[in-house]
Amino acid sequence: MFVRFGYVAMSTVVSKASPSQTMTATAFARLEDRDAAVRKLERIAEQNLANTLRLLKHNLGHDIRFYRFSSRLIPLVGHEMLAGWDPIPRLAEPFAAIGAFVREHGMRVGFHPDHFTVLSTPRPDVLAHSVADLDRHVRMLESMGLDERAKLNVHIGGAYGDKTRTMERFLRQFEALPERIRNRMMLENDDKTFTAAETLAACEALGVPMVLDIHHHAVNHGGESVAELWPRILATWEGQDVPPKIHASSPRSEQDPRSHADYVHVPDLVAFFREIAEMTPELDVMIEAKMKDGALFKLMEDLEGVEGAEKAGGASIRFSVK
DNA sequence: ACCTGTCAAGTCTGG
DNA sequence: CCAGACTTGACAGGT
Repeated sequence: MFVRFGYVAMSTVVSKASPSQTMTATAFARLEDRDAAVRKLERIAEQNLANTLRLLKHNLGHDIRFYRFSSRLIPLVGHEMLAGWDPIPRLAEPFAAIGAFVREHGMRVGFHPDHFTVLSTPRPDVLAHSVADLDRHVRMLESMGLDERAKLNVHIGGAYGDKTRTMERFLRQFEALPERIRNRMMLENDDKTFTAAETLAACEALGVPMVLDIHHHAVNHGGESVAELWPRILATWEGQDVPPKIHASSPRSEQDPRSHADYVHVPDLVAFFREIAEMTPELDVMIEAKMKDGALFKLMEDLEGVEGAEKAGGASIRFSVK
């Protein structure tokens, strides 16, 4: 099994390279010259995109070819105060530069819209905001010139006291998404509400790939093991031009098992690899640790000497079970 | 330079 | 029914 590792949005290694700089809504509202205030937002967005490209170059330098973009590249976009503002065409050049770099170096990228994007919601206003947010994310990928291998990952959402009815509503609302959005969607099990088995059922019903989060599964499951779900999870990736991907993180502590630790606990990850390696030719693993790329680098060190793991580049390994 | 409190969002819980 | 917790990285304002 060939395993490629990636990380999320920001670097703890490269300083002054945040791709998520912002302005608070109150600070925006305080500015008297609205045009100047909007231009300031666009300048912040340009810096975020410039930092994103810097991080991609940093990634290339370390042979990291799997990366999740920040979902806060454009400050305050979608806020009521900025209705009618369409910054994506104005940022066409930096978006295109990012896309060109990604294509040139064969990188895998995507977004994970914030958990305020909720397709299971019963509230029409929340649904409309959510669909608009997904649309903006897809437009950014389109502006980068990236095809449908670049995807969005979301959770199913809240349960609202009735999982069965909520799931029906989720499926209905998901199916109403425009095709260009639906074709880029992936669904991920969450740590409180919809388990891996439930999320998998939704993925199968919708024909959407499933992102398994092994930490979420550990703290929220219905007794199923990952090993028994994995063949079906793999099947949701058939016909996609990208390998299956998972999220990996470790609990902060026994008292606080849901929070993400600074680094990834290697034995748990390796135990998972052992269970799935023989049926999985390729796997992309998104590291979700507080130390971001710093945790990825430490993981690569910690994997040295692990039985079955053989380094295959700066941020990838070949893993086999004896 | 550093520290503490605040900010955004939607959902859920406690009162 | 409403206030607060949850989560996250960064702003904002103080020293």
